[in-house]
Amino acid sequence: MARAGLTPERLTLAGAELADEVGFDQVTLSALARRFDVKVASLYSHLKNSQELRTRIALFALEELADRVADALAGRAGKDALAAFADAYRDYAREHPGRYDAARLRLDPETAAASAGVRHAQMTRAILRGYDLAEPDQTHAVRMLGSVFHGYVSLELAGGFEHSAPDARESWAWVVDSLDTLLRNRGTTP
Amino acid sequence: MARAGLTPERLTLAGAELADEVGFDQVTLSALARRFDVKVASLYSHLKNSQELRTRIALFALEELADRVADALAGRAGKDALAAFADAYRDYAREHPGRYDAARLRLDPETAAASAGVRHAQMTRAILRGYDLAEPDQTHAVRMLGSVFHGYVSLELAGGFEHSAPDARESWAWVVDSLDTLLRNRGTTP
DNA sequence: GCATTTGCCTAAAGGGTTTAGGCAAATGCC
DNA sequence: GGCATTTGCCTAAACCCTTTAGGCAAATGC
Repeated sequence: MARAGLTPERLTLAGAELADEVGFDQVTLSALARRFDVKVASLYSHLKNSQELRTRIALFALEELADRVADALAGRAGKDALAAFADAYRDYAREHPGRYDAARLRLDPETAAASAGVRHAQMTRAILRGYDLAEPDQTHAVRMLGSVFHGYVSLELAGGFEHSAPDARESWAWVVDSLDTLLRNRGTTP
Repeated sequence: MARAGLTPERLTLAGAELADEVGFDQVTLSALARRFDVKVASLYSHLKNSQELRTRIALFALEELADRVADALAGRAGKDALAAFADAYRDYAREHPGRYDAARLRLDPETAAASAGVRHAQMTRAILRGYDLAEPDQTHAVRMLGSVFHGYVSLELAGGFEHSAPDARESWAWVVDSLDTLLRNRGTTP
């Protein structure tokens, strides 16, 4: 029989696409095998188990999102950078809801330490350089930004803002503006 | 054979407890049947299917959380109310991580409209009365509060702040303080 | 006390995960 | 090019979760 040319990378990418189509929690080895027109057991030559697939999709999404954010941040600073970061985040979640979900998968500490999650934290701190915060305020601010962005995007994806005015985009702009003001007030620069 | 005395309510409560113990996504009819020492098929006399169980647990958690928040808010206003709301939210999620997850389950519009989710929105708006915001700012603020609280709690539960200083509780206080300042500045009162 | 309803049962089918063992295609070596 | 080894996909089978169908016995109602 002809070989299908499976690799962990191809399976991961297909899994990410599947996640966007049917939801991250519906990504199964069975569905993936169907997509490649292959028997389920064949996937076990390339993946230890279904958990490894999920982890790989999560790492892939973190990487892809970090790349996008890095791109969006290039050459920007201050509020401009904050808004670019926020938009890159929100846009990714809207374009790739399944991958976004995957990026929120809880990873074990070692895996997380080796993931692009580290770059995310670095980029968040880079934005805060424009606001001149001393520790521990800077850490508090990193956590707050992460919370707001993640919280907003996840509520929006869950449909929480769907059937009410104003538009979710307007509230997003208001939130970003508010965070900018807040961070400027918290800064040590007079 | 003796009857086990199953009811939708008892199954829902046991499901909520199970969620806190093993995670909401691990709540299965099989596990629930084992807990009652009953065959799985017997549960179908009380629940349409496993989705109904999940929905019932979600509604139960929303109700329970709303009760707690209402309790915490009684007799408070302004920053005091904001902090009480925030703490009630965070404490519930830490005490009942599985139920908290359940409360985030996406409900269909009619179910959501009849759920305690409505009370949550009302209470959030009640807090904002202390800050005197005009529309559409008030709606933006409702969304921002929901985002921050949900985002922070979900990142904390996911272990995001675990292996770093300062303590997650300190950042929480900082965030609540920041939100208070922010809302006061956005208010129309001079 | 008897008929009806209700609650839990067995049985079975369908789908996802995972392991064991086999055959054929690809690869490497002379 | 021919042969041995490795690799990739296969079949088979076990286990778990969900859901439906049909049966019997306990509880309920008159």
